[in-house]
Amino acid sequence: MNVTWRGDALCITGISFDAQLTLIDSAQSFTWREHEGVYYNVIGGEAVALSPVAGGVQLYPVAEEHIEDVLCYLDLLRDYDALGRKYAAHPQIGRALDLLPGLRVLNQPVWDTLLSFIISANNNVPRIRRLVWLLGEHHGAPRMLDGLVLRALPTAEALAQVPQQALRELGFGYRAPFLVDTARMVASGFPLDALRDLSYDEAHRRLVQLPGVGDKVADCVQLFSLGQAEAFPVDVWVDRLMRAWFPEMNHLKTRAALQAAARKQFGPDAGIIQQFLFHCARCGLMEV
DNA sequence: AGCCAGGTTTGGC
DNA sequence: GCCAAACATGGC
Repeated sequence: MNVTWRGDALCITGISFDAQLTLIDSAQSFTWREHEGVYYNVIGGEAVALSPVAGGVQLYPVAEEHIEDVLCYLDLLRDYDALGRKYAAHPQIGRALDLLPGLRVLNQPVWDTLLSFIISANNNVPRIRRLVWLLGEHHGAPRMLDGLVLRALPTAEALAQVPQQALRELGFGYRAPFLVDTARMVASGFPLDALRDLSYDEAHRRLVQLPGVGDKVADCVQLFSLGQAEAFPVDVWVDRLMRAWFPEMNHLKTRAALQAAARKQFGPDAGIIQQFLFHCARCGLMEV
């Protein structure tokens, strides 16, 4: 990996990173937008642009003291090739890793991830993306970049003041009270950012105390924002794929049992594997 | 019309 | 503790 400056843009090369796949198609983030080949987001209150370049990506604006944060966000410090070698002989895992070069599991802001996956419950990807976008459009702060108006997601303090009815009218349905009530808990001191320093079990136990957060949403927050890659979210797709591709687990009754078995079998990288299997199944790249 | 979507909550045993 | 039903919405 090689990190240099190209004007005010941070240029990272010598890496495998598929922006469209990682930021949009894999459905681990719902806040990135693509415009004329450039990917935009608001992270930590600041608008940022990411462009694919030969052998890597470039981002701007990036402050020098945030270089490490960028590498962490894009998960560029993890050795995905080593994972590929480890599972090269496994019929499904090896193939999934082969089919999706450049897919990485992001480390996003915790609050954005929490909102996105509360919205994701019993929902489909296009509508999740639309609802997350609506949340920013109606209740988030605007930021300018490249002549575009981008919007942050509302802070917990801002969302705590939004009437449930306003969200209902935007189409959030029964998730409206989950979002507002969770915002109230976070605004009144729930230690969201401290979860990063806790064990998987302890962080999980605390996350499921939030309204609208069950085992699956908690695992998504842990995997996609807390850097806890032993999390293994089991949704309808992973439920199906585990039973089809791991017949020895097909006798397990519940998703909780599937989750526990997968975590035991795959260990600290379980969630990374989950993401590759999930995308292959959901997009029909591998027959379920 | 009925089923499905990156589930969670609630109430009954 | 396990299980079923209810929950909003939009696409097919």
